[in-house]
Amino acid sequence: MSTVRVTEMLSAAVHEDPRRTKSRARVLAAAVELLREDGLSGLTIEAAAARSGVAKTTIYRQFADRDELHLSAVNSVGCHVPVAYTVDLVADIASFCTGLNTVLRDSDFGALLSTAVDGAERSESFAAMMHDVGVQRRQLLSERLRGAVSDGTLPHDVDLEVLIGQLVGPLFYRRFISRQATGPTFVARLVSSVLTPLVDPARASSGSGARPRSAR
Amino acid sequence: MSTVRVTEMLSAAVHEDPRRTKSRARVLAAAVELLREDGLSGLTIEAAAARSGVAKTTIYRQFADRDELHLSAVNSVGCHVPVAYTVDLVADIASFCTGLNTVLRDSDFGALLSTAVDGAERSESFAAMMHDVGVQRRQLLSERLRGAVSDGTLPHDVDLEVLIGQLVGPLFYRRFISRQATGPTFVARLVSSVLTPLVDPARASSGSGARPRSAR
DNA sequence: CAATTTCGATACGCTCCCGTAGCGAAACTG
DNA sequence: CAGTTTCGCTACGGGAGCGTATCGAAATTG
Repeated sequence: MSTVRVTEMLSAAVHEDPRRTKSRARVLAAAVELLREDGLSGLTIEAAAARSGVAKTTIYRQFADRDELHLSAVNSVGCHVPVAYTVDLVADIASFCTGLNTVLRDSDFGALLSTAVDGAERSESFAAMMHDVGVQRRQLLSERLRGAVSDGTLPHDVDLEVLIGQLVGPLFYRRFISRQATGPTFVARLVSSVLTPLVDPARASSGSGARPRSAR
Repeated sequence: MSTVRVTEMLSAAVHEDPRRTKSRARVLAAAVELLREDGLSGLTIEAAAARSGVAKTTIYRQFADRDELHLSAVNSVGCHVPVAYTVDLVADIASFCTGLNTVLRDSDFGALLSTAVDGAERSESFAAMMHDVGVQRRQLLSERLRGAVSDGTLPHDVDLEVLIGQLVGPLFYRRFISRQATGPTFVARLVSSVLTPLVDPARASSGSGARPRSAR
């Protein structure tokens, strides 16, 4: 459905004037930089013009207002976290969570997401985009987990929406809300805590060392 | 440690001039309204003055700049989610999560939190406050869970930080990041999924109906 | 009641940013 | 190569908001 919008913005229209494409790319790059450095309040049309070297007039030719530029900028930063397919489900998921965690803390995606949270609260377009990007971002993970259900690694009646929430929710929560650290230890314990009872019910019985004592 | 700041702002100093107290309260109330309605960009000193009826000059007498007003406004909205202490741990936690979920979606706290996420990214004070408020907010839940560990309801080696993350993380995530619904069904399944393997390991073995099929 | 504190109101200069207009130059298209 | 499109540049009027200064009125304190 509204995934069309995303595609539409990433790949230019069929045979667009290269000058148009190039100036847009430069403006978006500058917008991302500005958002990284000074947050939402740092993104102004004039600042983007100065930073990108593209004339203010030209920017207005492609973006209606600041919100649209903001939306496009957030949309332009990708979030690609690979998902491995080995025989070890827990290791694959742990790898994914580690990758996601890194992206949230070190990449443009993580930096711009905080500015989008604010925007989504009062803009229908933003809210829709947040939702779409989320769906897209979780797709690989979702497929991996569905595969695990198919081959019997996970119980057939597991709720994937809940499961995914348990895996990625805490990472986002600690990054943006509670602002707590999430080192490798935390990620490992999280994944283990979520998946161990599912993949090997026997281990959920007592203190087996698979569920350690405390995380930092 | 820095919890001092919170207390300091909520309760007025010893024998403060009542005029000062009253005007501050009115300004903060107006600031909360403005943040609710128009987000961070809606909060300006002049708008707060107009809305509250307090003169702009007076506002500057108590708040250094807009950021400080924003910080105080966010700080002024409480987030009190009660935690029950019955013999049924799962029910108690489910009740808490339901309450938290409601607060996130309907209260001032939920509305202002999104503006704070943005601010915390570039302000040390904001980041510290977010952390402190989080600690304070999770305290009751943490105590309840510690009690459950003490009386043997939960295994002694459970990682409370991870556990709490699994419980509240998904609620925040779906509210602010992925913008997905979290109805009563989702909350119930989440709590069940997290706690069932811990409180009653036997039930984690197969499809017992305690881990339903899909959530909306 | 007298001294102190805080208040409201007004006015001000200043900066930043908006969004539009007009132009000739440069780049692209067919 | 001729026509079209996009560009960069400059300039402009206007609004919003900042942060400060001043000053008389009102409330509080002791």
